[in-house]
Amino acid sequence: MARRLSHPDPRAVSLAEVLSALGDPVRLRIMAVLADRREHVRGDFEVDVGPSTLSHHMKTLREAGLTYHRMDGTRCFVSLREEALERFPSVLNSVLEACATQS
Amino acid sequence: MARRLSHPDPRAVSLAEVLSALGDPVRLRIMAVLADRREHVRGDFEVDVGPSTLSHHMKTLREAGLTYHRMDGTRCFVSLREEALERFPSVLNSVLEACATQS
DNA sequence: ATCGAAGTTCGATGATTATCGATATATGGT
DNA sequence: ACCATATATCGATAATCATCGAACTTCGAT
Repeated sequence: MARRLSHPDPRAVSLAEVLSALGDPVRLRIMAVLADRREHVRGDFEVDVGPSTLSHHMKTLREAGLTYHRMDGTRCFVSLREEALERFPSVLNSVLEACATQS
Repeated sequence: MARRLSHPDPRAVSLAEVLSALGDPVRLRIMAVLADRREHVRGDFEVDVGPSTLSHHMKTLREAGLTYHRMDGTRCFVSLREEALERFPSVLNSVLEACATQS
């Protein structure tokens, strides 16, 4: 398992890339869970895809600069990235609100 | 040419579908032009793709419930759909603002 | 009646994507 | 040392997508 996962500079990510990353039901569901601004582990995301597919979606969100992944032991703790919220504040906050209430 | 183009009920479109439709540079550029809330014709969208490709993107936005297409003669007038703005108000308004300023 | 212009649709193609299972790697527990 | 757990990565596959050019349709003008 990779000990350190790469986190891009959110300023290098375009709005289209962010919206594209958010435009998927599985990833929106993940974002809805992360909307409480706390760290979460894999078991918190109730999505019906296999582990490797979930990894793929997590990678997509991470590479869009939206999430921060902290490895601790064999676990991966995931949370929203503050820098991402600062990049497109109103867009991300409204999406979080929308997907948290009625995903 | 199709005389009437179908416009879906925006309430039947999910947030993921909307964000997916918006998650493309060409379509975001179109939305940036439409952000002034006025009707526009094809020539207003300065995108460097062919006519058929532009049609494809227009169709994507229309089927996401985001745009209204009015045929007049051989011309097609496109505008934002009010119902779409009512569906996800804060999301769409913030995206419009973001892409209009720094697409 | 014919022609050109505008825009959609169709068919094809290459690129991207979502998904899975298998494999790999690191960690924690015994 | 060994084994189970958690997750990432790889390889494959099927589906979706962006793009183009060609053909088609409608309309306006000559």
